[in-house]
Amino acid sequence: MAKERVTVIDIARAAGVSKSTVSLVLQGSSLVNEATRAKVNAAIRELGYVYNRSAANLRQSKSKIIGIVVNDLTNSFFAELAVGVDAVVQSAGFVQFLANTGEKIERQREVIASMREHGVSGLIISPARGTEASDLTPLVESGIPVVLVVRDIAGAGVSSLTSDNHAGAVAAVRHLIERGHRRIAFLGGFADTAVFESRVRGYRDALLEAGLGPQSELVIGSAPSRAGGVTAIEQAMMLKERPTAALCFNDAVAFGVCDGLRARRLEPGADFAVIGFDDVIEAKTAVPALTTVSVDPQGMGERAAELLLKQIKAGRAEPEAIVSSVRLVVRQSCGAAAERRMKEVSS
Amino acid sequence: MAKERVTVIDIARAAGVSKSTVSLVLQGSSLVNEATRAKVNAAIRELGYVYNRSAANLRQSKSKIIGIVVNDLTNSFFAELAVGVDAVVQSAGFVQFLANTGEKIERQREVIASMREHGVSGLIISPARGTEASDLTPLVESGIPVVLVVRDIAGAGVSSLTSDNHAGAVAAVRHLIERGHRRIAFLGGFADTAVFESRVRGYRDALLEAGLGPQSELVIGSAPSRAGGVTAIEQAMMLKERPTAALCFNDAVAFGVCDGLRARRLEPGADFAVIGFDDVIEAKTAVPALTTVSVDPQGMGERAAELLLKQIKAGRAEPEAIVSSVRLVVRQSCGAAAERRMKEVSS
DNA sequence: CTGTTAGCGCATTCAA
DNA sequence: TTGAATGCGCTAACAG
Repeated sequence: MAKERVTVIDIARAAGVSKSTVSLVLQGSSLVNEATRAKVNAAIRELGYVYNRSAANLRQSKSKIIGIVVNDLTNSFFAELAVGVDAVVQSAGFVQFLANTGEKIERQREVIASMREHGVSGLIISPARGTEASDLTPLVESGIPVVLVVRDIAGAGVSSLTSDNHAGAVAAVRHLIERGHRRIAFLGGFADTAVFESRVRGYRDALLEAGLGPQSELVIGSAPSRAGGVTAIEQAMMLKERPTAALCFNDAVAFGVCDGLRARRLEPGADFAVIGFDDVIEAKTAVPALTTVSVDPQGMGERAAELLLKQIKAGRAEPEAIVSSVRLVVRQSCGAAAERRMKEVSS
Repeated sequence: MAKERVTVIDIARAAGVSKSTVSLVLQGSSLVNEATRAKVNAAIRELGYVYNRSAANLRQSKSKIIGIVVNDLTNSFFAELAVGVDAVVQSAGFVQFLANTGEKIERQREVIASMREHGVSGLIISPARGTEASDLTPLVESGIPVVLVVRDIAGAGVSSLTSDNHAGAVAAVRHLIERGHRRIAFLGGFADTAVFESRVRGYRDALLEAGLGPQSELVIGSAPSRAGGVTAIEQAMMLKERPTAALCFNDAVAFGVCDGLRARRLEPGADFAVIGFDDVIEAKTAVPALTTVSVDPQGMGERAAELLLKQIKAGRAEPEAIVSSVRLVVRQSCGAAAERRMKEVSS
């Protein structure tokens, strides 16, 4: 079965035409007689020909490959992002080359290098934590279009697409205020990240807007994890003036907050309102009675891919910074019928 | 910035050596003088040379690419599987080419074709639902090593790596019997799949082994979803002799069963034992008090990749069918500290 | 519409 | 150890 590789020349011979005719057929050119095309296609099928992209890419010094590198494929947000990218990339006739860095800068360097070696025509990157502008300089100087997603990198000089964390936090806090809450905590997250900063700023702005002052003692950082949520809510409940609601840095924290509330015999959603940014955990597994602020990962992937394709077509476009809007979704409790109604509250 | 592509010849000139010397350096050959190597590497860095894989692949008519095609990247099981594959593939000096089919046969055909065109040296496939042996015939006849994961395809003539569903079900049912349960239901899933069949068979075998007869009325199929779980448990509770425990086709069903129980004021885990095969939903978001039967996706990916690499090295190995063992994990409820103790009950 | 010719960038002989 | 020549399979001119 270890057949010799069959090439255009073989199928040309079999179909009684020349190489270039075959090549034209392969590219779907309209300059070729219908009958000839059929003969060629028959031969292709007959001999089990498979097109050799390496040769084609070499010749044309370009490929139809889009690279996407994500920092944590284990997080289904990024898996869905990749699926979104794939959808548009595919329908544009490109193929996707997906790599996972697992938050490791060194690995990120390797995969980007590998992608360049494979001649990708564009790159979508969700950078690993700690990536600096200088890490991307050689890449952008090579002229390959790049769009950053999820996390922006100042000074990198490329397009980026990020969630509007500030607007999302504002919307969430407004939502709580409308429901009558006055003491609202911000729980979880490490204060040294840009994401944390913009979420807290949105939280503060919404409070100020409602004349509720900056309730600084209610901003309680912690690890952005379920365990972190537990410690944060415990700390919040130690205050003499307890909050009645919390906006959580992410959904993992929110889950932990729910755990902590239940430990105190409080029912999340009923006795205490909990909203979390939906960063980590897939929406479909969310706990009942939890409200999340979330951006649609697939939609984000699609937009990123569209932006990238535009740049690829334009040749050399100016980088655009795009801020994707964050939607606030109120997720109702799963009832006996396991139905889940979602209502969009804010853009 | 639209520099000309720099090639080996450029860096050869810059380093004052010949093309082939550069080529040797690139491949880390030991046949080259240390000083020369340094000069070459300096020139490479200087000129920003990037290796052209297309050219190399063309020349050597082989690539260092491993393809992995999964049926649903949105499902974090498969995302983690891919991460596991990536880990070993990477350390063997290959790069991974990941594609998602979204359970669509047509798309699967396309991505496999695309991978062949790119000259992958091996393929790991989690086939889309409905894939037939004939869909893989051209691929396996081409001599490319293939290993199937998760779902096997009879008659495909390739290696495969699947969970031991039968053993998993047996272990789960034994676990329930040990805890005193006598009426145990099997809930959810469509009866026309091989996976369903082997799980139910394991369930039956374990009941027979304990002298509990084939409780056929307790096998209740449904959609393998959360909603399906709700309807299945409702149907089970209509029986005059109600079950006291259930093994669920998957975790989504198990979640639905928990929903249905709560609607009847029954506490899952306390009033009614629920075990689910952990197919769909990431373990870290599992509901408390739910016991799952799960296989480690990353470990499975690693084993698949090792198997594939072995075949690639061997040139043309006989297909092996490998049955990966399924672990039964008892997951304790998340308490106030959000701790989760896991105990391995069975292999 | 079809055939001919000439490389794309690289790895690999074979000599030197 | 290094340099010169050859061709991997394909596409892009151009000539028929």
